[in-house]
Amino acid sequence: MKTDPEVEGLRKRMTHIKQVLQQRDLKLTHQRLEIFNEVAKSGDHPDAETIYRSVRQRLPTVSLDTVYRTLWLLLDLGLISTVGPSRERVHFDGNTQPHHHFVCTKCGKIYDFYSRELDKIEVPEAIQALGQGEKINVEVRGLCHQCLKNKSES
Amino acid sequence: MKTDPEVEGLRKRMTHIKQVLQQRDLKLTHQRLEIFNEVAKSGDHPDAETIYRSVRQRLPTVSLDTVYRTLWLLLDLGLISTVGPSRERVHFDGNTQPHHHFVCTKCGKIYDFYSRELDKIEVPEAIQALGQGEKINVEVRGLCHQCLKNKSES
DNA sequence: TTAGGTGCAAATTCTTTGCACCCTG
DNA sequence: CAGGGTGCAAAGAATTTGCACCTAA
Repeated sequence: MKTDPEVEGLRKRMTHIKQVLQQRDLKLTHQRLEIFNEVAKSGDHPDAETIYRSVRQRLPTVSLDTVYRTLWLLLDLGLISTVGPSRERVHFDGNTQPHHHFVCTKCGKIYDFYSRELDKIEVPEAIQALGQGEKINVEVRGLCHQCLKNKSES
Repeated sequence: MKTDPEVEGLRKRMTHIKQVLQQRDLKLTHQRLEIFNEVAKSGDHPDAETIYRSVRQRLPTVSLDTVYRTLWLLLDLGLISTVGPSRERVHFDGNTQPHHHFVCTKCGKIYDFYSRELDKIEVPEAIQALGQGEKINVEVRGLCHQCLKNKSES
């Protein structure tokens, strides 16, 4: 399933992460590169444990906590992202009206917002290959006012 | 901030949950009704602990595990939903290309899909009230093929 | 009456932390 | 060589489970 452009993209991303780490005076360790490589090349959405197991095959001594530390670091650096709310645990939603979410990627807070425009979106055909779509929810990610403020202050 | 239509909606939803529970021969306990009420009326996205604390004010003896059990039950019954992947822990995403997610609400798996159409969506104005939107990701929720199959078999 | 539901406490599972040693720059 | 980064083991959260008692139907 690996196509040339993907491999090429991966190579570029490996160069990119090195630059980013150096710019910030962070060390370019084996572990960091391997962990990033693992997430970047995965077409999946692995959890920490899965990444740990994969990386172990190449670096048999990595520890799970290094995997965690590195993943959060990569997230902070904007090199990878999370699916759904970042860092936080399950959150429940009792709002049954059509609505959408604004997720703050910094503090993890999730705000509802409404949009007639977005409510109109229909389940795309591509979904048929995966299953049966029932609900559509648009997720906008960014920084909430509070976190923007904290950022400018520091 | 509570408007009459909301209160009215909540009343209808309380009637609805009772019907659903009865239809399935599930008991209409105090705890279940209070927990549902708490999630349904919340404009927020509370986690289990928060719901627990609120419910405790009315039912001082509820336990956290009942809250969990009830929330998962309500989820199974389709009376509430979760934000992001259901049940699962943090999942990382190394895919930096614009893409969207199909989340199976049963097994929690998350599949990427692509759509030029959806990539065109712009950050709606409503976001300005909340913060700075950076990325848009459409989330389609439903059942994946595997879970559809398991369901029809049982 | 009688299953299904609950509360308690203990067990799991997931994630983070403190600290001594190691390796990148 | 110096300080950040790692691995280990242990601590801390979050969530689940077993079991005896309770209560809605």
